[in-house]
Amino acid sequence: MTSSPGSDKRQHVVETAYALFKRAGFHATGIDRIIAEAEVAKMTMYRHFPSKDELIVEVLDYRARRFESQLDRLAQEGITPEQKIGKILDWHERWFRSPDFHGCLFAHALAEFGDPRHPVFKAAARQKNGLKRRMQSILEEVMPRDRAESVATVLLMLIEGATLVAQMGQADTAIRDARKAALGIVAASRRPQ
Amino acid sequence: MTSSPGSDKRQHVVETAYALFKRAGFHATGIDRIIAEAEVAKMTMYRHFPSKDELIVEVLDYRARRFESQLDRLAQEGITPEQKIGKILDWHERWFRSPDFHGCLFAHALAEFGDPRHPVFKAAARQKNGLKRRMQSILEEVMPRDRAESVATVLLMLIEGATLVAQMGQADTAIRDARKAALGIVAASRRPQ
DNA sequence: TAGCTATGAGACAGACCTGTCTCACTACTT
DNA sequence: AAGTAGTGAGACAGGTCTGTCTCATAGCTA
Repeated sequence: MTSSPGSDKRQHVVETAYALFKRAGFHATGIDRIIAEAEVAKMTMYRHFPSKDELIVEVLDYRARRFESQLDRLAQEGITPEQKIGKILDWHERWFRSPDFHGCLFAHALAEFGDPRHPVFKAAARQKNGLKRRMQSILEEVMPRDRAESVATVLLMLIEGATLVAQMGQADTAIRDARKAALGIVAASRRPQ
Repeated sequence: MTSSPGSDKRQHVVETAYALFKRAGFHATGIDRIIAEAEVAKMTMYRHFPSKDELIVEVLDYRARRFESQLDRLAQEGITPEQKIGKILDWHERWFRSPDFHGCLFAHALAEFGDPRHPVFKAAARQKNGLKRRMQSILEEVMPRDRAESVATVLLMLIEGATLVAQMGQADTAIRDARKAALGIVAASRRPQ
């Protein structure tokens, strides 16, 4: 058993592949390009990942885990549901403004792998459902379960739509209007209907 | 000048390519597949379209024109802004429930051609901005310009998000929650703030 | 020292990709 | 009847794709 260099390579391939997929898309990024950028032999990659598709799934799961852990940290900073949702929107605002923002990798995966039975599609859908569940459980503190689910769905749609608008170059408008709408909906749903 | 068979071929290629792009994506659909399905010689295609990218742009523009003309017809059925926006949501509901719904082709184009300078990216962004402008002008009947623009952006984000949620297999939830949120926001924005 | 594991480097196969070219043919126009 | 525009069929080039294979090597462990 090797200790350090063994699994380093694997993770390095995942991170390099992530950067390339993000910029150029999944189909447009070839294995040769990934191993060249990662400075790794082709067999090293294929010994860690049985196929390109499984590498893609690994990349998505890795990014989903990172995303979840970042939101876990942020959730503790907020007290009320409005504050917690606000923190999630803050995170997206920073993301939209980051130097190489290229839209949502998970949404792109859904676009490129349209078959719902495909492992890549499933991995991408997992992330989206995870975000929805997170917001739903935040909302359940102050409203009944079914209403929390509806509101969480709306928030997810707003966030996904805002990400697309931001990708078209209107990040500022997107996040401002999304925040206004999101907080308005949460406030309105708090009151007994 | 040939009258009938000449331009029929061109349009037939566009429609065949559309059906294939929709199912399998742009990069994953090869020229050979398109011409085989359209039962057309390769040179026939390349005499009409200088490259695959330009065919893609043509497909997107064609679908955008169809979309616009359908909404033009629907807009006349509604009287109040709420009714007109409701008609647009009705259209999306039917679309989500249609037999081979595969998500939004324009959103997929943005995903696969991430460079904002790429003609395909521009063509896809045109369609999204067109839908936003349409909703904005509907809203300007009952609210000031800047507020109409904000609300139109929110409606666009809701629609795009709902399309993504629908693509993940929750079409019913998506359209119901999107409609509720959309009409609520329009109603709230009508009142002087 | 011997052995084992992970890796590097690159050839290779087989398929697919976009785009070009040639030649024959049809159908319409003048 | 002659000419012309559009088309069909397919070979072809040059490149890229994924995935497999071999062989050499570096470094750790027993």
